[in-house]
Amino acid sequence: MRDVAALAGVSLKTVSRVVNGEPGVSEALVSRVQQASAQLEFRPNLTASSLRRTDGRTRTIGLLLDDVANPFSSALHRVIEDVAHERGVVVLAGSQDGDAQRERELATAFTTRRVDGLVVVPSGSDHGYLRSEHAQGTALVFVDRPPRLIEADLVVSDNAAGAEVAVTHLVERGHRRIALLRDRSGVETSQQRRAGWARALERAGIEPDAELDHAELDTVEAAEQCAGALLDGPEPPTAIFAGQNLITVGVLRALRARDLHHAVALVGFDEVPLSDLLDPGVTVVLQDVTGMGRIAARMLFERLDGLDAPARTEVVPTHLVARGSGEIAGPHGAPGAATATA
Amino acid sequence: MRDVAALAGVSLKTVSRVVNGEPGVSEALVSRVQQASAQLEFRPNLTASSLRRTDGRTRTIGLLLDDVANPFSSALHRVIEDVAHERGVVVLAGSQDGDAQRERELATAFTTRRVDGLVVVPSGSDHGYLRSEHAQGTALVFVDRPPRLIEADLVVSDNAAGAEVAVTHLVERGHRRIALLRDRSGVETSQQRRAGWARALERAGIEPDAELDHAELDTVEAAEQCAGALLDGPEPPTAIFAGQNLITVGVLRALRARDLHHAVALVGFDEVPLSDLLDPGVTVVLQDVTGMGRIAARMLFERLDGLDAPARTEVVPTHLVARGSGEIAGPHGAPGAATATA
DNA sequence: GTCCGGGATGACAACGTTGTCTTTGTAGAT
DNA sequence: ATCTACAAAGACAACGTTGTCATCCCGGAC
Repeated sequence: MRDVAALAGVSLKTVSRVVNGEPGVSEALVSRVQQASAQLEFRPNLTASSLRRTDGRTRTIGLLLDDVANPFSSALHRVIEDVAHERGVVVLAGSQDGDAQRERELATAFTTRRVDGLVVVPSGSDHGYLRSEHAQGTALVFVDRPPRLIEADLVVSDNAAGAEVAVTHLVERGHRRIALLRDRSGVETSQQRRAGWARALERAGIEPDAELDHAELDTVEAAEQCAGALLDGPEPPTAIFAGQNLITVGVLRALRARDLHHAVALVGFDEVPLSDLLDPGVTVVLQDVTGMGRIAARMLFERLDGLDAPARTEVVPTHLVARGSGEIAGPHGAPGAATATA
Repeated sequence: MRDVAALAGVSLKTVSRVVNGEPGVSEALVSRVQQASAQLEFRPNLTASSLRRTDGRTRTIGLLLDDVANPFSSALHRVIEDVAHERGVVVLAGSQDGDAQRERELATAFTTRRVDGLVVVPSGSDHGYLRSEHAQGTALVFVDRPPRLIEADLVVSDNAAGAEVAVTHLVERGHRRIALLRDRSGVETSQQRRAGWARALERAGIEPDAELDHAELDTVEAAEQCAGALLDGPEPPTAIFAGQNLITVGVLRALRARDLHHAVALVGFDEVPLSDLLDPGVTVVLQDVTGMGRIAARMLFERLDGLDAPARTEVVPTHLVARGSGEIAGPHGAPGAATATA
């Protein structure tokens, strides 16, 4: 910038004014500065700029995901990037891998770089460490799962309701032994989806069987193995509700390996890529990931625009998409016999 | 930092030394500073630090992808993140969407924030605009496609060889009318894969038919439509080589819609999620995305570690995975009759 | 001719750090 | 007691910008 000023024969401050489009510079100087700036290929240093500016904004936000490569996370990433892009803000992304420590490391790495805001898909169980940043003005929005020990904006799917719809769908098709395969039980969504499963069963007069509730499945392999064990067991379920997309994939593999994919019903929570091309198609409860991301980004930017209100929670509806696997009939009556009593 | 210094009763510089683990501070002071720093929840400001430091490093790199949500890109992103994480470096990621202008905007947004390096999956046709940054020490690695008008490190798949293997695989199974569906012809990989297709045909004594070469397919829908038109046409191909994963998905949809998925052979380039669960499984040429990402990240960090050598190019091998769709026999002879003459 | 107002421009300090150099303090050698 | 050597600590400037305030100049009112 010094060089530009020298070449244009003006002061540093004038160059700064031109670069930032501030008024009060004569046309002659503006064009002289622009020319000098182009000639020297001058690129303003945003880190210096944000250091000096009163608002201290870096025009950068941080995004803490489960895993940038997983479809749910990367879809979220994409929407948030798009909203940010409109505002000239760029996105630092990182994968916490369900590891509370890595989550914290990344959060620290981001705040150390003075991000203006953080969108967090939390994995840990204590987010108090973000409190001081939050208090100091870093915007903060949690997505998919609520934070612990801190009050902040939140966007979630209606997990319990979605799960209840899924399981009711199976009950209505004559299933009673409906297994639940789900994520680590420490994860809020896992608990919520379990609650929806139990509620649907209870409303149908079926006692939720703890033997059919399998948690702590955090990889495709774990899910495949668990589903396999269930299917090979003495009293296999006639239907499976998979509480997360990696688990759905694991169950699919287990079913195919046993040629049971036309015999055992399956409903998954969250989209599975290409699942409409499978035979049968995979019935899933769709989350509106794009909607969630958009809302999260909006909430974040509202805070950055100065909104000062208590923490808000937005619940985004899910909906069931029937594609075949969830419509395989069970042993207890035809479709429509939903209200069969125990 | 000022507050920490005051609380610990030392100078700014001493706090700085402690924070950076520099030697030459007595144990007593180290612990006093650490305590004060913990008490005040002091977080060093990395932007100020990198502004002042001699090397000017921000410990941040930029990643320019086609689309953070697409599996190829996000897999690349993940590996690069992991390598970066080991070195305490975080990753800014952005989607250029095949748009040269957005690519440039993002690159500028990143360099303005003084990233130490850039990993670019290029879309534009002129990367000269990166030259001055590159010359000023920003590390630069291109992935998947070569840059134009600038010399820089590059990692690519052996696109032509992979395509040749794929098409030869089809020829050996008795196919002669093998359609090629590919990406925008301006994209280098698209050209390379076309070259491999043509070469395989020529080596089998088949004249590559320009009518069977369809380019400019940059969405699933475009590919599906193109494949549909071909299959519904007067002289449909007996096999299809899909030159990219989104195109493979489009072709899959077109085949299923016509119930031809057991009749027309298909080999795709690049992995398709869950393709092993389809019936038939989808035969694909696998790219070693993880390998490419790791090499790209390593090259980048070698440059950041001071390597001063001419631009290097690494070619990563691909390999064919037969899963069914590519083994559907064609009209011209049984497997093994690979050397049938024209 | 003097004064005032207001727009254009520049001088200077400051943002939160770190590099460099100086000062201080202590131990050991003479 | 004096000096040297060296480790520990601090003073100060600088990184590349922007906020604040001062200066300059010109036209118009008196």
